[in-house]
Order: sequence, then C-alpha cells, then structure tokens
Amino acid sequence: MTGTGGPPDGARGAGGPATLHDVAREAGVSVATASRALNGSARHVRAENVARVRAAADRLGYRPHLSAQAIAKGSTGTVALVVRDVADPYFSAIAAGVAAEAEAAGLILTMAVAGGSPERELQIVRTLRGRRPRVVIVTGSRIDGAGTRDALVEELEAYRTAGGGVVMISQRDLPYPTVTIDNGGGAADLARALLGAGYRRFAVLHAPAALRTSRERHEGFLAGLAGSGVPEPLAVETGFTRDGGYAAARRLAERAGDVDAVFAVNDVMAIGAMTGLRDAGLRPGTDIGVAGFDDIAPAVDVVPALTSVAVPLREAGAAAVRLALSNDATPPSLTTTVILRASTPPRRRPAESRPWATTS
Amino acid sequence: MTGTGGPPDGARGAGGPATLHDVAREAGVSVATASRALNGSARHVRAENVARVRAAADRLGYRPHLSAQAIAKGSTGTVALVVRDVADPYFSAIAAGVAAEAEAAGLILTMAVAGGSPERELQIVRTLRGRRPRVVIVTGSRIDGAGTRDALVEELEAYRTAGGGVVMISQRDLPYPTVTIDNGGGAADLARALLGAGYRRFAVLHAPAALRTSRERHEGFLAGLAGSGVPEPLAVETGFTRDGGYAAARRLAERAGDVDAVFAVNDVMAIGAMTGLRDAGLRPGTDIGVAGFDDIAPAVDVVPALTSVAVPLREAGAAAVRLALSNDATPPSLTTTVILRASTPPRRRPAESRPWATTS
DNA sequence: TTGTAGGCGTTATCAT
DNA sequence: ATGATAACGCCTACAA
Repeated sequence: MTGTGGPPDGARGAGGPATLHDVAREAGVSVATASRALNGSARHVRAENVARVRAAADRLGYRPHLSAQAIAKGSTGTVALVVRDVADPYFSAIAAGVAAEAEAAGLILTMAVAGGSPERELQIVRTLRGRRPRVVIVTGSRIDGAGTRDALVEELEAYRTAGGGVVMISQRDLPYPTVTIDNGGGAADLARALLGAGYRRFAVLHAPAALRTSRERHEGFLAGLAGSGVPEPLAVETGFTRDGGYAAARRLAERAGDVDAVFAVNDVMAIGAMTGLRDAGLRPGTDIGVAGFDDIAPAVDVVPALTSVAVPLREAGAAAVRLALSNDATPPSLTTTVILRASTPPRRRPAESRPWATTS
Repeated sequence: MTGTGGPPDGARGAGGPATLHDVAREAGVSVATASRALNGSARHVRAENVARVRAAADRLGYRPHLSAQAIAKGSTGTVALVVRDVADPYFSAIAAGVAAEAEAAGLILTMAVAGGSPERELQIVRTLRGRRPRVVIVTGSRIDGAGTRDALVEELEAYRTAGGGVVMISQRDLPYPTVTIDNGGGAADLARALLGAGYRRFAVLHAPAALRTSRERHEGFLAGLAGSGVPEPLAVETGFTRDGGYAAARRLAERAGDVDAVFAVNDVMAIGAMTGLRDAGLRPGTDIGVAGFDDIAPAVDVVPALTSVAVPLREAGAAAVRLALSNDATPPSLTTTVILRASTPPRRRPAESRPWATTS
C-alpha cells in the first residue's frame, strides 16, 4: 500500500497502535526528526519541533515498538533471569534484587523457571537466546554430572560473542563471571559457632552431593568441625525442600540420642525438620539444636527462632546485574553471617559426660 | 553492503549471530524456504530440504531473532506480569503459576515489580506496552482513590484494541476479565468457623481500607459474624506486612483481656503477629487464638500451626494466563478453604462467663 | 537542523 | 514446492 519508509497504515483509528510514522505525519515532520525528538540525541532537533512531536506522540498514545527498536539497534534492553523455582524464597529474593537493579538500569526483566531440570534449563537458555537479551543471569544449583553442561556453555558462549553479558549466581564451575556466595565459609563459621555453644554431636541434613550448593555447605560444615575432636556428624541425605527436611528429621529422630544438633543445608529444610522433630516428639531448641542456612524471612517467626547463616540474596541479584553491565568489575563474593537464635541455645553439659572428649 | 533482502553479513565468524539468510545460503535454498522449513507451515517444503535447512541451522547455531519475528508477525509471544513484590510469597506463588502456564503455552514471561506504588504501576504498564505482549496480567491490590486509575485503564485499553489480552488477578474494580478470589466469602467462612470453635471476642488486624484485598477480608469477616450477637471486633489498622502484624500485635497485647482471637488479613501479618504476641508475653493458641489468610507455605511450620484460609494462588496465576488466551472463557472465581489448625484450638468456656451473650 | 533512503531479521504474498 | 521481494517499525549514516 505504501513504499518503503512510508507510513504503514493510513488511518490509525481502525488499525493497530500508532507508529512513529503516524507521529511524524501528525507533527508535520519527517520520521527521522520524530525519532530524534523522542529518543536519539535530541540536541540536534529544534525545540519547537521537539514539542510538536512530543505533543503528537502524546495525542496518539504512541509507544515505541521495542521489538522494532531492538532489531534496529541490535540489542534489546532486557535482562533474562533463569531460576529453579520462583516460589522458593531463596530464588524470589534473588529475583527481587535483579528486578530492582534492572529497573534502575532501565532494563526489562524476563524470567524463566527451570524447575531443577538441567535439560529444561538448557532449553530455556536456548530459546531465551532468541530474545537477544543484554544480560543473562543463571542461578540455581548447578548439578554435577549433568550431560548438559557443555551444551549450556556452548549456548552461553553464543550470548557472549553476540555482545551480551553472562553472569552466574552461586555456580563457580562455569566459565563466567559469578556472584559467589561463600557457602563453605558460612557453614564452617556456623560449625564453629555451634561448637562454641557447646554442641558436640551433629547430624547434617543434606541434598544429593550432585547439588553443588548442598555439597559446599555440607563440606564447609565438616571443615569447620575439623580438629575439634568431635565425632563424625551423621549425614542424612534427603530432598532440598521443606518436605525433604521433614522426612529426614523423622528418620533422624529414631537415633536422636546420638545427636544434640542438626544442621540442615538450607532454611526451608531446617524449618521442615523442626516440624518433623516435633512430630516425632522432640522439642527443637530444647531436646535438640537446629540450624539452617540462608536466613529466609520466616526464620525469625518460627518457634524457636531458627539459627541460620544469613545470605544477602537480594544483594546477590542486584550485584549480578551490575556485574553483567560493567564487564570490568571483578566478581564479588558475598559474605555470610552466622545468626544464632533460640533454636540453638548455649548448651552446658557436665565435663564427665563427654565421651567424645576422650578421643582428643 | 548488500541489497534489501540480501544476506546482512558475509562472514559469520566475526559478525553477530547467524541469521536466516546465513542458514539459507548454507543450505543452498532461499530465505523463504528456510523460514518455512524452520517455522511456518512446514508441510509445503520438501522433506529433503527441511533436513538440509535443519542441518544448516544446527551447524550455524542459528536461533530465530524473536524481535524480528515479532515485528514481522505483529505479535510477540510474551506474557507480561505486574506484581507488587516478587519476594512476597503471595505474589511469588502467583508468579509460579503464571510461569508454568505461560511455559505450557509456549510464551515467555516478563515480569515487573510495582512495589505498591500506583504511579510506578502505571509507568510499568506504559513501558511494558512497548513490548506488545500477547497478554498482560496485573495483580496486587488495587488502591482505591489513587489518581492513576483512569490513566491505567486508558493504557490497558490500548493493549486490548491492539489485540492483546488483559487480565487482572483479584481486582474486581477494573473493567477487565478478572480472576477473582473470594476474599469476602473466605473471611466470612473463617469467622463462622471461629465462632463454631467457641471464640467470641475478636480483633482484626487490617491494612488501610484503601487496600481492597484487606478491606474485603475485613468486611467479610464482619459479615460472617453478623447475627451472632458477638461484640464488635476491635479493629487495628497497620501495615500489610510481617512487621505491620508484629507491631499491631504488640499494641493489641495491652488490651489482651478483651479479645480471645485475632484475625490478621493475611498470613504474613498473622505470623508476625504471633511473634509480636509472644514477645508481649501471650501464648498464641493458648492465651489467644490467631488466624490468617492465604495459607502460605510457612503456615504449617509455625508453632502453633496457623489457622488460615487457603487460596489457590498458583492456580490463580495459571487461570489468568488461560483466561487471557481464550477470550471466550468466563472469569473464574477461585474458592477458598478454611483450614483450622492449632493456633485456634476449640475453646470451651463456662456458660456463666459469657457477658457478651446478654446482648442478644 | 532536517529529510532521504537503506538496513535490521523475519514473515507473507505472489509469481514461478 | 520454491524463490523474489515487499512489508513490519525503527534507527542512522549521508545528503541537503
């Protein structure tokens, strides 16, 4: 109906949304001027025309077509975030940080949920690439041994060569800038804090070792115990979820006599575990200490309040966006903080009843 | 460097990502054929060529440029979700449902956080429109009296005339299909259940009445009490957050003698309130009943377990996507379920000590 | 300062 | 079944 460069539609009333051409015509200027007036270096357009164009745009309810802009400029102002589960407080806290920082940088957030499946994660990253995002943030526990690793790296590499930023959160093993959380150090600190509080016989509720986050925390906890002469903690493998914690606690309760504190590798598990222990007739904090990791919001409202290792998750999300945007920055490692609460009260026990002490 | 329609870049090694033209050239077919082989009605392209094109695409790591597709097809396969706060379990549960259903429909999720500000919400919807999403879902409490209402409607109307679906979650007052949650009915059911359990003197912890969700639940609760002859509940206005609940509970504790159960209009508040009561020396569930609304995950792990009104939030998110996609469907109203737990144990009190009964 | 025209990657139309 | 080529909406040299 019209030549190249001409207005795509004559009458806007019946057609789609107003285009830049409509605005230009309405304002009596060329498309180029309209474009410059609304977006580009506006310094080079006469003030009167700027006003005219702005008014026209306003009158027509014009919104720039971001896809068109993207295709013309070669880059879309979006940050793509891949998480395991939005409903999990761990990830939603990260997502909140990403959203805030993206917003501050004028970027739009697009989010995809991988649901813990490496295959799904790979597929997501694949299709997400079609969006040509400015930055891609992948979070969630990397799963060792998943056959998708190389394919994922290959895919992410394509982003990078396309000029996009790739950042990982808490996944040290992929060759990209990573916002790192000191899982091992935090867990070690916790272990020492618990030793200091008088606990000696531990159980660790952990997820399968293939889950890197779980493994790091587990190993960090053992490292923190090293040299204390305390007996080897009882390791209970279970799901990385509330129900996993609950089930493991019930199992654990049968040998409750052997342990005086249980460390669950995340708070969701720990909170489930507290309920599990209670359902098994044990009083968390009184009969047995309980500690978690992450310091999610409900930790303070659970009874007894949960001892945990605080992780600045929101900050992690924000840092990831900043890291992706300024590629010179050095990847931050976020420090964790042990927070002792009522679930692990100081434990005094008579010296003579310390069979473990004889080993050292 | 090339004419219109020609390959945009000669050597792909140094240039950007492979384009359809590259694939076509590599496969020795035309762009049109390549396009058809990869996306369009593939029925009309020879099997041999399909294979050839697929192979070429694979070899070159080709991904269709979604923005380009969007601009050519006129529609982007994205669903835009506007929430108040991702980190809030209420919204993250909804987001999870939206994400799952969007995924199932082959759509990409883009999310924006309004942070409880109507102005911000309006601005978000404005810029989001530039993406030309296939469906827009706005959730979060509508705030009565905000001057942005008309502007918001105008903006959303533009989506609709542009062929996009607009769906609200839990905001009955905007002229769009709405996935509705029976706040009033649920609260009334809860009130009756508490009456049945023997509670008589209530306090309601609510947010400012301008927050529609809060008001509906508050009013529903009163409606459920109507005719029971029970004294007018004590209304305590506070923030719609955990800390709001905590603070209100502490304030409330001073007149604890007057109430035997407190209803907080959401679980986050209720959980904060439980801690607040406890810090004030009252034992939730023993000295005073506590009930919330939403039945978020931590409700079962708090002690005593929190009585609440379950809302199918995930389902609400999923339903919103479905509703937007099939414009013939009638907007569902999701039913709520009262779940009595240990925070409101049955309360027996001697008949002679019922001063309130004298009023009926 | 403003306008012209070509290009961005894809799809759709129309011949062939 | 396949191939040219004109949109799609916007940006940006280049010219004027």
